[in-house]
Amino acid sequence: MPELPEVEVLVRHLRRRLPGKTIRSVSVRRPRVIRPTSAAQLQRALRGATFTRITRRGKYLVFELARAGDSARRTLVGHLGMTGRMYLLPRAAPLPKHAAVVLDLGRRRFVYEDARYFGRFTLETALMATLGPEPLERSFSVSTFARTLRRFRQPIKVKLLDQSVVAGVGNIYASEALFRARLAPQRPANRLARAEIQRLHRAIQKVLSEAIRFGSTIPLNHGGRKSDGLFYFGKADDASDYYVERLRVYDREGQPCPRCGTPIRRIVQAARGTFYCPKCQARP
DNA sequence: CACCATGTTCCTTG
DNA sequence: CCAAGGAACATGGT
Repeated sequence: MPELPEVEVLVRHLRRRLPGKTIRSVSVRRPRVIRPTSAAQLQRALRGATFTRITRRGKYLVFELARAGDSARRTLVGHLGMTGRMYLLPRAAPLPKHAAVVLDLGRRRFVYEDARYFGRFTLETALMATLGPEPLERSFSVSTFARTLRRFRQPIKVKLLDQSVVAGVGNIYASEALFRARLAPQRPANRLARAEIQRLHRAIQKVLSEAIRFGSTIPLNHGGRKSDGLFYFGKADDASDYYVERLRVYDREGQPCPRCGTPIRRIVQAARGTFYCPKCQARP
């Protein structure tokens, strides 16, 4: 699920529920996800601490905590990897098979589960040091974007996945943004014209903000699932009813382009699937 | 069994 | 030092 929009919706969801809650104990079931923090360090830092502010940076969730009689403020950093989820559960509810870290909050538990354990739940804030600008903020200007893209001759699709170029765009929204901007994914990043970069800049903002709006308006408990604020789990998911017409090209190989009817094509770039319309997104 | 998957990082090569 | 490609990570779905 996890690109910027999904993380943003999750952050907004948790922001209404976590602040004010105090951590009674910490259970680390998969130490790999807290690296390089140790289980003892995490315990020491979090036990007795209360959630205050929750923010997002790229695809990272940033939890700030405070503790009475302790001036040190803690920052907990989360990342969902490919398959991570975070949600609150009643204390009595059974834990999911792949619960990686569980925080005891009293009546409820805050669960980070991750079937593949690619994600993170750690005190290591340096993970975010190399991130590029936030695409929905002013720091992401057309000129910044253009200056960055000049440095690379790799295909533009590949550079959109580079979190140091712009933070938060993943494989789905990279294809979606290029479709909206009508740019071929194979175009070398350093050969885009200024007008094309401008289109892409706008397309990225549009695609991400539309997805946030979409994720904010669909019901969260669809199909009897846990309320975790997430809204992408593949086309076979219960949420697919809400999904029609949302993504224009991603995972639509062979289906007609919504703009011109030409079959959508799938290619592989940097070992990831890319979807595009060969007519609307023709190379110059 | 084979292949694919929403992400990041590390290693190697040039 | 940088760019670029590929493997690795771990598991589940088709």
